[in-house]
Amino acid sequence: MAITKTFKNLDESKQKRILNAALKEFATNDYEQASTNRIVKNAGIGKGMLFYYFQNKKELYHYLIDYAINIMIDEYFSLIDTKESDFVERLKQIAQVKSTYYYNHPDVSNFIGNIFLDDQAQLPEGLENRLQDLQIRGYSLLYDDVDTSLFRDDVDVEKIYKLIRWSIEGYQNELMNSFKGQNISFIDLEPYWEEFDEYLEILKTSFYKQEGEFK
Amino acid sequence: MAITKTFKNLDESKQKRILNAALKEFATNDYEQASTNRIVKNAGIGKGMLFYYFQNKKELYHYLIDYAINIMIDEYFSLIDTKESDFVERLKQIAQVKSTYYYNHPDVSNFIGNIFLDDQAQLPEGLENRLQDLQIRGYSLLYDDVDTSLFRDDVDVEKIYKLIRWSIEGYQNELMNSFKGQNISFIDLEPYWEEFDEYLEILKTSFYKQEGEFK
Amino acid sequence: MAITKTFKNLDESKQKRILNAALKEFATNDYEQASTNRIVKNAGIGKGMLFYYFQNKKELYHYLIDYAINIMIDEYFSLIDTKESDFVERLKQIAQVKSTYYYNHPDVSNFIGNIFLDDQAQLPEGLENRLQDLQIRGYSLLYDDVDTSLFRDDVDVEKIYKLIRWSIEGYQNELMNSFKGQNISFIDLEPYWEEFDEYLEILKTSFYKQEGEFK
Amino acid sequence: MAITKTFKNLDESKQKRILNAALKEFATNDYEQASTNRIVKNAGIGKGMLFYYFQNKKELYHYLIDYAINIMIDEYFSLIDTKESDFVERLKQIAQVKSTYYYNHPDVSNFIGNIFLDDQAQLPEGLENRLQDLQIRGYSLLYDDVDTSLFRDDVDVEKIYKLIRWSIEGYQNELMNSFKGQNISFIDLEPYWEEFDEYLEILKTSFYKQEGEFK
DNA sequence: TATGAATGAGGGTTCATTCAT
DNA sequence: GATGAATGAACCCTCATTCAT
Repeated sequence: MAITKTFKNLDESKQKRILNAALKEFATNDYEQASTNRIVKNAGIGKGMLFYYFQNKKELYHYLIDYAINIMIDEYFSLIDTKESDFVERLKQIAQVKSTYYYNHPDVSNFIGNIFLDDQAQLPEGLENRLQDLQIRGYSLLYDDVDTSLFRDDVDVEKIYKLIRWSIEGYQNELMNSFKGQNISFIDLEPYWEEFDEYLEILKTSFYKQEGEFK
Repeated sequence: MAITKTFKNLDESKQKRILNAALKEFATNDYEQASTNRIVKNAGIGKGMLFYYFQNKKELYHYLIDYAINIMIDEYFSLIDTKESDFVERLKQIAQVKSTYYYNHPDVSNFIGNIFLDDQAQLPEGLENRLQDLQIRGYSLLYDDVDTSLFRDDVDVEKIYKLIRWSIEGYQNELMNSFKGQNISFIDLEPYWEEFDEYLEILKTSFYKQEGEFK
Repeated sequence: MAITKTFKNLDESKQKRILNAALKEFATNDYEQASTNRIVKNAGIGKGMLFYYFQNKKELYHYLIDYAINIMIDEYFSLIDTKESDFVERLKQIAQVKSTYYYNHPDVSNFIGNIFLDDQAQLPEGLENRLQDLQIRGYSLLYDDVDTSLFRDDVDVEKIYKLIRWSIEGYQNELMNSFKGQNISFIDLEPYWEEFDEYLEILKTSFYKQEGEFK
Repeated sequence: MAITKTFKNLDESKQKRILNAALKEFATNDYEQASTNRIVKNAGIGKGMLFYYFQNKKELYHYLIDYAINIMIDEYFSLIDTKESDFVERLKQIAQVKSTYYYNHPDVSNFIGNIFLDDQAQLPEGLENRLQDLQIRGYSLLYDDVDTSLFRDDVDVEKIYKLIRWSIEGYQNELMNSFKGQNISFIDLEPYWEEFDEYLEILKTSFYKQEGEFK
């Protein structure tokens, strides 16, 4: 992205204004629908500047992906503690980090989600690789150094991993869905965290070896 | 929808042609990107007629939602056998019905999926209600007359319900995602059904009372 | 050009309005500079219609070339009498036909001229062929059945052809140039025809066998 | 052009850089298409300076015309030897000078050519006059001190002048046209000079008194 | 002097919607 | 009922020109 030096020379505050406007636009609409007109209006810059900085809509989009990945790494992945070897506990920790990450960067978060939905995206190889790395790194954050001896012996561990992950993602999606339209910063999340814990307990009860079994 | 009487007076075959063309368009593209030009071309009708029947793009969209809900009820929900009281087995049966439903009506299915993704949708109350009813009815098909005695005693049944559902939906989503871009009718689904069964077994093993416990 | 049926179904008068506006625009400016905005304004049609008729600027341009070639053939080439075997007389006749053709269709004439100037044109094969045919046909109108026995014996006939043609074209260009900016229909051309005749006489005197030589 | 003193105070090398960049731009594209962005990039100066030196694109264009005229005089007109009194021979000499001039300054040459093609140019009076002077001076280089006794007696000398000039220009144009797109420095011009000589011989044969006539 | 960021009008093009026929 | 021509706003993008630094 060395091409876009002009943009990187701007006030950081102005960069932020533009990136946020663009991010919100691409988070709310998909690539085609996203309007550069709205972006410049919301960013408070002249019509031509966006294309002075970014050459075209696609390059802006790619720049945003790169930018969003960086944020995701810095403020999400980096904060996950892989020393926790209890899988469910680690997922719990991840959920907490993810929650504050989402709280601080809802547009980034939604934007990243959209990238994967946009079928005919055709990203440049560099970005495609970064996204793949991201996925791989996500998996290691999830699975590396997990203590598999905690799981019950009578079922395939790999499948348990997935079932637990799908369960938790299901819970999160359902929650997000029920929040749709509301401003998340006005919601008291505490009761949901409690409920979440209850689900996690059940997962442990069901998928972990029970103490009694050791007798 | 009383406005649209004119449309309902058409040959059923012509109605179908129009609805299918529109459905495919809205299934493939989202609301803004969907082109009324393509719809009329694929439906083989004049440009003016679409707006004679439907007043505007939005009304057509709403009509389609209604239409798709009907198909979903007739060819999906109606075929689910709620006599099966074993929850996991019922989910398995539902998955099978859903699979042939998707196979027969991929456009309807994708279209319905898109509806929920389109955030700023702002549907009229009538439709919002129908969608909610649909969800409620979906839940009863899932949960009504389920034999809760099969579940282990030490955890909340309601939560088990959800965990099992999320697990299964997670599996399905991951599968669909891996099929993206391929024509599903050319895929041999058999191995996936087997894998699916294995997951179901694990769910039973983990969330059901184990025979040994009765001794 | 079968694609453009929509355009051919218009009132002939409206077609003419549009073609004339476009022709004038492309005659005055080259391809890139030519503004579709000005065309629609001068043609008195809505902004979208031009692209309803022609898909894009390039297709309009190609259509115009085809159209201009037709006019050129019908109102220029077809009117040239190749029975005249005296080369200079034939060129004189051609000049007369060309003059009324230019008088009646100045935009067509200038437009055709521009086509050959536009280097990076990259025309579709069909048009490229038509233009080549035009050139070939132009040459036969010029040279076919010319009585070469009239030319002096001591020089190459082929070269005489060219020298005479270049001479005449030179005269015409210089004339056109001196008329630049004036409306040609307000100019009395008679004296120029007389001057032209004088040049032709000189060409005959110089390039033809002289009667004395036969003695 | 008194306004542009600022420009004339620059390093001569910098002036050259700018003028050459601009010349090439205007030689390759016509006025509207020529991009000031490309000029400043190729000249290696800041965007603002171009407009500091020249006020606007049009003034730069006018300045370039003036500049190109100077080059044309210095490296074309000045090199023509008017002592040669044989008209055809003089034209031959001019053609040779013109050829090396074109070879050394193709941009200047093409640029000057474009000026006359651009219809709606509307040049300031000063330039219009210089161009006219140029033409007049060109004519004297052509016609001054020509030995008219060489021409045949039975036709108007003035008209012979023109016929010969048009013939030669016609040959040159046809040649240039056939070279279009090729890099002229890779072409072996020798055979063309020979052909040119043959044409000149014919012109002499036809328009000059023949030796036999003196007998 | 010198820079290059900023502007806004204009470029070609698409598309939902209307309306004369 | 039915057509498809017509409109105009909005789309992404370019470019000469200005101006704060």
